[in-house]
This record gives sequence, C-alpha cells and structure tokens, in this order.
Amino acid sequence: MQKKERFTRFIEYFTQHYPEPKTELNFGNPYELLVAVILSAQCTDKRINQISPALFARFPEPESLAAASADEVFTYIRSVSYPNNKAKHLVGMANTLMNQFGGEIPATVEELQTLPGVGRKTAHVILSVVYNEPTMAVDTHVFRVSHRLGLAPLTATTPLAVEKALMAHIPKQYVPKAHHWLILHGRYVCLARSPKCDVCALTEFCKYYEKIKPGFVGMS
DNA sequence: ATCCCGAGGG
DNA sequence: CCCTCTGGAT
Repeated sequence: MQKKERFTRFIEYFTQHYPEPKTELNFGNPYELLVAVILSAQCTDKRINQISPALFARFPEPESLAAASADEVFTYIRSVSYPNNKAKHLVGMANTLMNQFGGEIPATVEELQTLPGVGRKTAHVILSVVYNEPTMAVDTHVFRVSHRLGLAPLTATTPLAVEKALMAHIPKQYVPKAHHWLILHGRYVCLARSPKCDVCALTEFCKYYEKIKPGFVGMS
C-alpha cells in the first residue's frame, strides 16, 4: 500500500471513531498543562493526574512555584519518575517564566525550549494543545505506532525524523488530532510489549501485523 | 525485565 | 552518539 493511502485510512478511521481526541492530562490553564507535561516524561498520565491536584493547589501560578524550593516541590511529586530532576526543572521553569516572559506561557518552540525541563516534545504539546498549532510532538507512543503502521520509515530512527515524516503527509488541520490519535492508539491498543492486534482495526495496513500475524488461523 | 506523552549533560 | 535520572505498574 502506498504511504499516502496509509495516512488517508489512518485519518479516516479515527475521524469516524474518535472525532474529538484530547489529552488525558488534567489541567485548568496553560500553566498547569505545562507543569503536567513536564512531569509526564517517562511516567503515565494517570499518575500525573493523581498528584497534580495537590501540586496545583499549592502552586496555582508561576509566581508561587518560582518562589518555592525544589525540596518542597519534591514532596508533591515524589511518586513520579525522576522527581529530583523534575522538581528542579519546575522551579527553574517558573523562574524563567517570571523573569523572561512576564509570567505568561510563550507561544513559540524556541521560547518554550528555553524553559528548564522543556524540550522539543513538550514545547510541541503546548503549541498543539494550547494554541492549536500544527506541530507534531513525538513521544514514545507516536514513535512506535508511526513505525508499526508504516507512517514513518524504519530509517527514521530519531523523534525528529519521525516528526518530519508525519508532518510531510498529514494535512495541517489534522496534525493536533493525529498527535492524540497516535498516543491513544499506542496507549490502549498498540501497546509496546503486547499489542492488542486482535482488537485493532488497522491491521489491514499495519506493517507490524504483517510480520507477526499467524500463517494459519487456529494454529497454536 | 520492560515500559510509561523526555530532558540535560557528557 | 552515549549516559543518567528514577517510581510505579505489569
């Protein structure tokens, strides 16, 4: 199947079955989303949602977070991955927001990436979710699912290469939705360790399934 | 043992 | 390119 048709089928399927996808991270404003996304690195969204209410209550805006100690922030995030690094990142991020951006969340990749703890992936999530800009944040799910579905070539071995492959074929108005589609598909169907190919509707054009599918129905 | 919406540093 | 940070779920 041609690559263009893969993208067409991918978009058609999710447009029909999941027309309004959105992040599963809980947040009430761009600042809270930024905090949640920084925390979400190598951690499940469910865990972030468990600890974020107390964190947001104690640090409701960049000003209070900037004035906090990393040690205190640590006590709120000790159950997420890399709590020491992330506590420092959050305090540094809030300080940069206050000192360089007047406490507002910047709206460009370049400015966002000057914030401690914010790399290309996190910056693109903010731009996509907050500003609805056509940026493709490539995380572990997007990376894996894109390869399996044949939306990115196997030669795309870095997140940036996968990002470019996707951006070259997804119409701009679908990019923010496609980001969530790839994540949700990866999280609930196309799992890293044991993908649920038996309930997947996309096996017809999946390169991964093409390799692992049984040769005969019913064989053990 | 492997994975989860990675980023910073060497 | 590599390595480290690091807790909880499966």
